[in-house]
Amino acid sequence: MKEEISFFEKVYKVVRRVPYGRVTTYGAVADYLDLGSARMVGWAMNKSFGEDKAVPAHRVVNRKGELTGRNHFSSPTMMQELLENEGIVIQKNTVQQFEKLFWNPSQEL
DNA sequence: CGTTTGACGGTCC
DNA sequence: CGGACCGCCAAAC
Repeated sequence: MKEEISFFEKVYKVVRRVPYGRVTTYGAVADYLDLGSARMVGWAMNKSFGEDKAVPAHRVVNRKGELTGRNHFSSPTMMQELLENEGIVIQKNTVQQFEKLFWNPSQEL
């Protein structure tokens, strides 16, 4: 069998490795996979909804720790509640203690 | 096959 | 602080 691994499939793999209660950024994943563009990660996440395997897209935020992708979820508040459910504090659409919860694939993987 | 799009990032003002 | 602009690159149209 030939598995044509697209760039976003690699993204899924990394994002699924994000530990519970932790978050990562588009830029970090893009840099780890050497995509060269953080936009590719966001695009991959968009497609992730059509994948059989669930991708914790809610654990991926932009470099400021803002929940920029919340608008693409079932509900704009879905992403925040999912993160809060993992013990992450969200305020003004931003992850509090973001630097502390930041999971860097290049560093921890 | 050219153009547009995008859940980003950085810089500039 | 926020709006404007550019770069980045693959997918969608």
